[in-house]
Amino acid sequence: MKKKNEMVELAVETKDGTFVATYSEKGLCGLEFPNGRTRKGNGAMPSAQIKKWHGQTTQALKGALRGEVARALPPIDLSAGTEFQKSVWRTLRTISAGRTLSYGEVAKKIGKPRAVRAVGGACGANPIPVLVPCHRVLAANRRIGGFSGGLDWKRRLLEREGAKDFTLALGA
DNA sequence: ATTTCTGGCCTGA
DNA sequence: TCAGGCCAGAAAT
Repeated sequence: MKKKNEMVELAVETKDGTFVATYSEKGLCGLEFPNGRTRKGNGAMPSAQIKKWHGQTTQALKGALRGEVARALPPIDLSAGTEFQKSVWRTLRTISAGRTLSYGEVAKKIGKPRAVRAVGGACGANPIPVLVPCHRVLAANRRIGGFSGGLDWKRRLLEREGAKDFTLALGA
């Protein structure tokens, strides 16, 4: 932990539930899937800057849940991760909607073809699911692999994006 | 085809 | 240092 930056949490209402976006002074730095507990917006007063970002996040998230490509994204603050993780996350952001890569391919793209498992770890540590498309990374052979936020989410997101080239490796 | 085990690499404790 | 993870590939069933 570095310093106690003024993190601001704001709710994002969607048809799929209430997400919680977290902002630092650099931009969006976290996003949580709906998990029942409706944590209300803390007392902190969001600056005009953050409100603007939140508007973009809200629009982008809703669009993503419908399988659309976001037009505008707020700046994303990935400074919380290690260099390795940041390089992985950067790579994830280059994957366009509806397309998928395998953990092995991501590993190769960042110059560490053997670090496939570490890539998995970085994906799991991704603070901003959906907008940083960790769900577009599949295991080899197009199997769906795992997902911290719940496999159902990963599957749903991929289906809505129209990514048909993956296997539900869970019985099918 | 599916299960098991081994290799390899990054984290957090 | 050590265990473990959203894996991959080979070997064994």
